Amino acid sequence: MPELPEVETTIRGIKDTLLNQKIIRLKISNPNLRWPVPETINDICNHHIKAISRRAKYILIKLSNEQHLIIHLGMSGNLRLEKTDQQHKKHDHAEFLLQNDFILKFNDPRRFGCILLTDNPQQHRLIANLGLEPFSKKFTGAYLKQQAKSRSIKVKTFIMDHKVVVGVGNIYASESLFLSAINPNTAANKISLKRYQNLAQAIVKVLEKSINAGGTTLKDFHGNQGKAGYFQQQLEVYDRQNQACHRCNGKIKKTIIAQRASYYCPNCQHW
DNA sequence: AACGAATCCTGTGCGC
DNA sequence: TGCGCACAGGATTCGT
Repeated sequence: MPELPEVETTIRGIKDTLLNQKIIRLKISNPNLRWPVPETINDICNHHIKAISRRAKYILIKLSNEQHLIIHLGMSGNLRLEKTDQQHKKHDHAEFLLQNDFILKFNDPRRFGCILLTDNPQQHRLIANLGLEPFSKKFTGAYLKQQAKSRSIKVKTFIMDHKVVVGVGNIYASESLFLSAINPNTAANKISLKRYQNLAQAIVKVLEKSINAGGTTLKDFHGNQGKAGYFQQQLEVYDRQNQACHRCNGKIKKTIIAQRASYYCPNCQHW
C-alpha cells in the first residue's frame, strides 16, 4: 500500500514530534515481520532520535548511539503517533514510548514490513544496491535509456525495478506510463531516448503531485495525522478499467504484467 | 546476467 | 447471512 508518496507523507507527519526525543521504552508484540525484529533493538532505549530520513521506501531513524532503525511499511503497514492514553490496536507489532508521552506505533496486518537495526544504513544489504532516487538530478531519460540497454522485460516491470529507480510502485508505474503515452507492454530496450525523457519527467511529476496531495488512499493508508491522502481522486488509469479515458474518452484496459494489475489506455499509449 | 514465478500474511469484497 | 475464492499498495528469493 504505501508507495513512496505515502512514505514521504508519513515522515513529514511524524518528524517534528520525534526529533530529539528520548526513547524510554519499547514493546514488541510480534517480532515476526518480513524478517524478525532483532533482539538487540532494546539497545536503543535511553537514546535520542537525531534524524529521520528516507531512502527508497525505507524510513531511516538515526539514534544518538549512532545506530539507525530501518523501517519498511511493506504492503499494509503504517506508522502513527498517539498519546499514552490510546489503546493498543490489533496488528500494532511495535510501540516506541517517547519522553514527550507520545508513542510511535507500527501497525502492519500482513507483516510484509520490517524493523531492523544497523550501524551503517548505506552499506546495509537492503539499501546498498538500490538505484537512483527519482528526485535526484541524475535521474534522467538518458539514464533510463542506458539502464534499459540489455533489458527485454516490459517497461512497466523495468521502472518498478529498484536497481534502476526506487519508489515507483504499482500505482505510479501505471500512472507515469499513461502520462508519457507509453504502452506498459513495450520491451524496455525498444523505447527511444525521447520517450524515456518523457517517462522520467512523468515519474517525477506524478510522485510530486501525489506527495502534495498527501498520498493515495485506497484501502489501508491514512495520513498519520488522521488525514487521508487525496491523490486517488487524481488517478488517470489505476483501478479504472472499463471507464472512460480522461484524455480520449476511450476505454481503460486492465492487464496483468508480472503478476501485477496494470492499467492503460490502448488508444493513448501506443508504444 | 536476466527473467518469470513463487513466496511471505491478513483483510476485504465479491459471487453464489 | 455465510462461505469460498480472488485479489490487494512490496520486494526478496529461487529456479531456469
